[in-house]
Amino acid sequence: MTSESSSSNDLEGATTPVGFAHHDHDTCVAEGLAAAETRCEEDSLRFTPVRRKVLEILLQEHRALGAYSILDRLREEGFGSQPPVAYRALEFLVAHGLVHKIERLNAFIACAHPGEKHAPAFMICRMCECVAEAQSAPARGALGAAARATGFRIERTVVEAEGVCPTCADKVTKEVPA
Amino acid sequence: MTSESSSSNDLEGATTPVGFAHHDHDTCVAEGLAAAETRCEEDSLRFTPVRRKVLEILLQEHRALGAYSILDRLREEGFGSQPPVAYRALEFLVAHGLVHKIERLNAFIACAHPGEKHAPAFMICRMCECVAEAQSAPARGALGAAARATGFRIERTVVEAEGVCPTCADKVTKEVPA
DNA sequence: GATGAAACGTTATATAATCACACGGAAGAC
DNA sequence: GTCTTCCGTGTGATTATATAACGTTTCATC
Repeated sequence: MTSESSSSNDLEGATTPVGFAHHDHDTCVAEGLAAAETRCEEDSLRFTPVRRKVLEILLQEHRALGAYSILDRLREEGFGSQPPVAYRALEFLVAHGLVHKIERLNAFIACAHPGEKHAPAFMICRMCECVAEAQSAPARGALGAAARATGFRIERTVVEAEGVCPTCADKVTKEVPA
Repeated sequence: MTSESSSSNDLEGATTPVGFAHHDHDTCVAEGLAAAETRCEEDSLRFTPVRRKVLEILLQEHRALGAYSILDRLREEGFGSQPPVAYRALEFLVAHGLVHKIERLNAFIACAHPGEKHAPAFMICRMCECVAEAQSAPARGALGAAARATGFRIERTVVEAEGVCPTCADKVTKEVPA
């Protein structure tokens, strides 16, 4: 599921599926790629064409894309078209914090704060499927307390909120006028 | 993945894969079933044999089981053996809060606090795959603040911590003695 | 240039989830 | 009681998501 290769989900023109707030999208793609490039040079990582393309594809959305949607686009661009091509690139990008996996959707999204150390949290709109990234500090709250109490060592956290984004909430109230 | 039908994961005898703390397991299965029964009567829900069996299967573990592992056991017990049988029962149980889905694992676990209203959080051991349920209040922390700031309406949250449970942590330190 | 490690391309396969349709039994209407 | 309707079940088929395995290429290093 997640978001099919075009069709159905054209909402407001697809150019700016928005991460809730408006922003210069072209810039944010360019910046994302530049940040990734810098990051990879610093750490002697190979930012290969496939990896770069996958990140670029993801930066063009503020929604999560399934691996097979990504794969479709790779194919269009002349890259290998078998699942492992996409999955390997995604594995690399996720491992280095440039992309996050949205477990709830079995899908992937470009990191909004590359470079910064962070425990990301996501807000997923069930209506338009857009996803916004926020910070979380799960280890500070009830979960952290439970972990300390039982002796569980937290290495990684998944925090995903599902609900309705402000844009869709507006739309709904307007659509039921009478 | 998750936990195959026996093999490989026999760890400490499989009778008590533990939810970190020791407890009387038979009792906790019986209580879980009883609680579910009560709950279904109260709400006029049909606690059918398949649904009961699936819950019982899950209560016997403190790990998350994949839908197909559950299906295998249903087959052994003479129930239908096609995926929809398991998925429909799981859908019902999840909808009514008797079972939770662990998104990280694409697997399911019996609720540890049926009846109580709760936003569950999970601690998943990457070594033994056991899962413990805790409470969370994600809307109170950084995530909640971000949601309020942007106008996102949270309806449901997924909070899952991956790490190492105390039992496995002990085991590791002991295995590297010299 | 030779060498070893990491990426890639491809085939095949495993795992997870849903669709569509037929059947049967329980609950409410009469 | 009987009819009707709805819900749950059983089954076959299909769609989605993800990984295994293997040979080849590319790159960094010597």
